[in-house]
Amino acid sequence: MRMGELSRKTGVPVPTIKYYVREGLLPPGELSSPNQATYGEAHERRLRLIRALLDVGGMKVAEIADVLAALDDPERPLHKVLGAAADRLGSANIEHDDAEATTAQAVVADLVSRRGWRTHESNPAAIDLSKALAAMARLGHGAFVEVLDDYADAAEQVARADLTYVDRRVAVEDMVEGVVVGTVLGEAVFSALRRLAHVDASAKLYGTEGPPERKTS
Amino acid sequence: MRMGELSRKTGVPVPTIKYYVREGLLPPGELSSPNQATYGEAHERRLRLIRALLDVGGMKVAEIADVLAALDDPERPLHKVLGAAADRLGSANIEHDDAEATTAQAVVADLVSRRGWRTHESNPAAIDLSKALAAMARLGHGAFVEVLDDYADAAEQVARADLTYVDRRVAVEDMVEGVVVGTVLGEAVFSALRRLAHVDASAKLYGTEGPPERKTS
DNA sequence: ATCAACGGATAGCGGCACTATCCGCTATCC
DNA sequence: GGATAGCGGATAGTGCCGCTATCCGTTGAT
Repeated sequence: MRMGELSRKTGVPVPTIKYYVREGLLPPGELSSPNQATYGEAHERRLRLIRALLDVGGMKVAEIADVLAALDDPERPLHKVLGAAADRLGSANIEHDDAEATTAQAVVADLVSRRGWRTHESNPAAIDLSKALAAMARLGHGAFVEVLDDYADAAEQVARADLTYVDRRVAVEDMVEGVVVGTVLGEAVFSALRRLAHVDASAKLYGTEGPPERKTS
Repeated sequence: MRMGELSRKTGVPVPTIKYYVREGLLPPGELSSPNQATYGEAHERRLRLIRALLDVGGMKVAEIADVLAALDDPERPLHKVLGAAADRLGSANIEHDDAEATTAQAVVADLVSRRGWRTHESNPAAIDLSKALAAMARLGHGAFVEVLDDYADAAEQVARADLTYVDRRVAVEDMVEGVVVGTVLGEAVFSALRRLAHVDASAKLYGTEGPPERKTS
């Protein structure tokens, strides 16, 4: 298969494929002549993965390059790959060293120890979590921590489902890719489900007509 | 308060504040002279909200403008505001009219009716959901639908917690803003929690040393 | 023999979130 | 009352990002 056919099969324009190769997302084709290359099914699969991570997962090209490099490196342990995949919602690197930040960090530490989670507070996810909680506190929603355990329960359930799926369904040689897909696209799935459930819960709480009267400020 | 002080209090540079005013995110200050304006606490609060939605929620400036316009319009029913807030993860508008897309739409319709969710399949969230599922199917992870109900359970739990919090904690006049904050920042919170739980579940399944041997392709 | 398609390299584009500069005016300090 | 810092407002520019367009010499299909 040559580039034109690869493009037709995946719907990705030829110049874009070239761009992905340049950026290291897609390995170059195998050269049959000094300037003719052929692409196989692996390229097609990889290309679809790239587009899914980009379009559905909302990842950036550079992040995808990192993840795929980790994916292709058999030396790299799975959690490093996942780290590369998951440390993307960095919520910007804005340092707020105020009271809210300190409180939020304490809340996160407490949560982690209370649930016995085997993780460290230096985990980027923990940092993101405390940043999000601190931002809520600064907006006057510090009381949100009261429902944090409900959130954590749900997160555990999702994580369990995710791991179960990967463990049950995916062959060992594809496990790493399966985890990446599950983590990144699973987030999009859950986000959509949450919004659907939100509509439903709101309807049940306030009746089908929607929420009650508004008397905004 | 004048612009410089607003900038100092919130950490947002003055030209950026001007930019937000231009883009309609922040109402202009009240003019005391033809070219002097004063800003109040509402501006400060609004500015913090903008930064939270931008930095933590990952929303775009134009989306925030929509949401805030809806927020400021007392005529607009809450679900419209939320729609403006939630319809952002549009996962790009790429139309794949293939078998996977059709299957995914059927799966979503089935899920919605099975759970009795009071929503319609034209809901953007439902469309996003089927797009995400279709993308997974194209990547060979069509079996992911087997854990979809676990995801949906968790989503319902989160939605319930969210609504409970808003209903219990937030005064009626701030309800709309509370829902927006809960929806957008809550997503960041849950995402981080999911990643934490993922690490823990992985550790419990595969032992503390991490996942098993890799034998990638 | 012709001619579209190929790979490779380089330059450009459009969108986005700012950022820098300039303007004439004003509040404030001495 | 004169200097100076800051103000609000307008316009243009910056840097990054995900492509996209163009050009080149080569090659495979007809």
